[in-house]
Amino acid sequence: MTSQKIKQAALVLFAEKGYDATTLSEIADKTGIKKPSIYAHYPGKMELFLDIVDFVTETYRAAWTDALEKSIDLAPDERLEFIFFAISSYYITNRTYLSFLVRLWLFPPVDCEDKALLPLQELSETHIKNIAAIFKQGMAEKIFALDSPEEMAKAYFCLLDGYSSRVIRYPKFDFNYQKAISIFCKSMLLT
Amino acid sequence: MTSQKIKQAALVLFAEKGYDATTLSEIADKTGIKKPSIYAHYPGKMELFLDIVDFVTETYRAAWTDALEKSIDLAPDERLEFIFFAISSYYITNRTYLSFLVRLWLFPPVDCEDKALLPLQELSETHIKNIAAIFKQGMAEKIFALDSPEEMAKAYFCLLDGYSSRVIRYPKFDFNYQKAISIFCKSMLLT
DNA sequence: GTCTATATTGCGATAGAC
DNA sequence: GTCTATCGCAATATAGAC
Repeated sequence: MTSQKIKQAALVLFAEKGYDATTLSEIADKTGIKKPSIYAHYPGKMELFLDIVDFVTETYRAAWTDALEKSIDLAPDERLEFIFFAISSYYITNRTYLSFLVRLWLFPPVDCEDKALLPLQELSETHIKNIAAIFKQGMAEKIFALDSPEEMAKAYFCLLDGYSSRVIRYPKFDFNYQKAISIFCKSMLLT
Repeated sequence: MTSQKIKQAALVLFAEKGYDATTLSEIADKTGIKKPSIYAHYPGKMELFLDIVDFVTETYRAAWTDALEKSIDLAPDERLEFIFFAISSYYITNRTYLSFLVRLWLFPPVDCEDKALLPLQELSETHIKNIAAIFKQGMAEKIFALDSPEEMAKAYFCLLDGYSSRVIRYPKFDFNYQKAISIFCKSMLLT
């Protein structure tokens, strides 16, 4: 399907250069067609972009759903580590998706800010509630020291966001930043 | 000085919309002059941008120099916390600079990537060496558990980068993410 | 669905009067 | 140094043949 090839080509370019710096000519070249042919598949550049937003957001949603399901029987501390490893693995193995998502998250195109960002914001809120619930459970089970679960969840995402930034910035990333989450998780344990 | 007013106007627009989406017309409007007048002060859009890169990078360098100097007599654990607070304060009180810097750091304009990024990369390497040295000192003084100072420094920056991302994304940021660094620092202490 | 040709707009940059 | 007027170009998007 040509529309899929267009989408893949555009995704890479949007991730690398951003929405504004990517032209339809480049997308057409990378796809192996001529520029006007794109309009047979998408109404315009923005619609193509928003289609990719949906697609990439879904892969991210799926990674989270998978991580939450697979870790459901683990103890809270182990579960937090498992999820961090799972999501950071998603980042490392899908660098193009990661760049696209972080670009969208921090610096969305000005003329579609609300539209493109809404599903990602909802996703983010769900994740923070899920992580807060795990912290809460850990505190109830007296595995973690008592604290605000919401604050702890935000600190958790602080670390995860930093991880994603460094994956983007350092191509020869050595992945040992995962040490950070180990320290973080262990430090909350009541010993 | 008109060139300073141009620079300030352009800085805000580049930070909010990015290099590609910002036009010289907008910069001129915001400055209160007409578009061609910009060329009396700067050779072109890119030169204006690179001038701002230098300016903002210098404010960031100054914030780090200040934080390092003021904390020189503190114990390693307290010093790491002090520096984190100092730099995160710089982020919070200079959100425009922060957006500009993070945008440049993660997604530089494609046609000036090396030129614009080099000073920031050098700065980043210096900072990581400085932080690693503090970790090393803490280990030598048997305040911290033995570990790789470089790895610990990277984990430290992981947290700091995540902090900056969240300052950008959440305007009503409640600042309690600083809890993260407290946990992080305390967890390394030999108790 | 794909193409060539073209319309149309807005960009960065320049010329030249004041 | 600032302006009006304009150039040259590249961008999104459209028309219409095949």
